[in-house]
Amino acid sequence: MERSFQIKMPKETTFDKDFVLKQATNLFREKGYNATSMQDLVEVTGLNRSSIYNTFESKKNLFLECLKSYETLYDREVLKKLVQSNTGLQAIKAIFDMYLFEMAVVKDSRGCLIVNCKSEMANHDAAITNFLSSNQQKALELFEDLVSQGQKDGSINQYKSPKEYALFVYSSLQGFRMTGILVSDKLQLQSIITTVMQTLA
Amino acid sequence: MERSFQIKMPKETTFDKDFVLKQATNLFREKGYNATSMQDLVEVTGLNRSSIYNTFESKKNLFLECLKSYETLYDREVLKKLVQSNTGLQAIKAIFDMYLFEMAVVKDSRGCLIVNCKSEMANHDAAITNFLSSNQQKALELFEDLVSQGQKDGSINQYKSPKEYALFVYSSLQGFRMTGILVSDKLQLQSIITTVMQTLA
DNA sequence: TTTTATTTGAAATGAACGTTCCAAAAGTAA
DNA sequence: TTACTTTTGGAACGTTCATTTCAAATAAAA
Repeated sequence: MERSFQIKMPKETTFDKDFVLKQATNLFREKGYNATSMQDLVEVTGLNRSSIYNTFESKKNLFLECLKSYETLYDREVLKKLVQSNTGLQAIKAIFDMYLFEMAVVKDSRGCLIVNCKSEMANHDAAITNFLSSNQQKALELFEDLVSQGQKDGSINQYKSPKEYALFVYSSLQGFRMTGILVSDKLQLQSIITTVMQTLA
Repeated sequence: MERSFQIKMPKETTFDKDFVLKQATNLFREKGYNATSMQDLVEVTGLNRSSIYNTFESKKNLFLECLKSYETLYDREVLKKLVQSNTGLQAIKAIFDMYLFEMAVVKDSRGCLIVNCKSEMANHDAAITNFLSSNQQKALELFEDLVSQGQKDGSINQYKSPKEYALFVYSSLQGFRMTGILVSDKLQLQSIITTVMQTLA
């Protein structure tokens, strides 16, 4: 039996990449991209510098992976809410309520990693801007579908088109996330949600 | 005539402090606080490092002064809009339209210095957080007054209290400023404004 | 003109930055 | 065990950071 290459398996990585991403994401959410140093990341992940560079190439790439996994995590949560919702309006409210829980119950005042990233880095780095644009487009498409469905099932009014309401909801959600950085009072935050819902109902 | 101190006047500063603040503000808006270096500030202001430290104490203090002058600048603009408005609702719309102009006509996609600062630095530095809290309180008070007036003059509905609508407007405005970072299409941005107004009307 | 107080220019400071390097350690297959 | 390939630890890289230092320049008052 001839073999061109004798492949011998190397030492395998032992750390949990998901755990590392989770720890890094937490730090990036708290301090933002620029204020987080590689030393911070070494300490919070428990990995050696070499291992981080071996696995993620660069700080910016690690950040991008954090953004992607963060997006995926919330996508999955949103999906759960959707299947539990009976109307388009309920689905949209469930998404806001999900963030309300984080802000008012978990008392997480770090805002949204993606919104914060947009504020800090949009229109500076190409890869980041691509991620942000694609994330925005996906959000708008989701909201457009939900508004469309809501207008069919009667839970959302017909004053504006699904596209227009989708942008309004998207904009409102960003404002909601920003507001949660300095306001953690549940009643106040709930009031914002009901006002947005009142607009659509 | 006896004098305890013989006061001899020193060399006076020649640069225009307002110009320096304007240039620094522009840079901070574009790059954020952490990504702006002292070297960048030296280059954009034309001042020597020593002069900057002499005048502003530190980078953080210069940034705080930029925040304050930025706040004052927009306060003055808002005041102009208020005297031109006949109703509470019109006044609120005029404020949104002011930002719309910046985003869609001037094509400024850098977002709001204060919103960006909140995203980047809230709950990290005491002086910054104080500024942000006070700015938020002032904004909420202004919107509460305008909603109150609008409910009196009939331009704003009575479904919610001035306090509740004020928070909604404040949250919406932050979302609007965030949205403007990646959306500069005038019609789309206008649609967000009309939807917010539709809620209040 | 001299005195005085301040600004200014330019270099220097030490710490921290992201990244690289390389020998040692380690795991797998032969 | 040996051969091989990758990970790992830790030091080192050169750069940039915010800030300091200090002598020279400057302008107003005496």
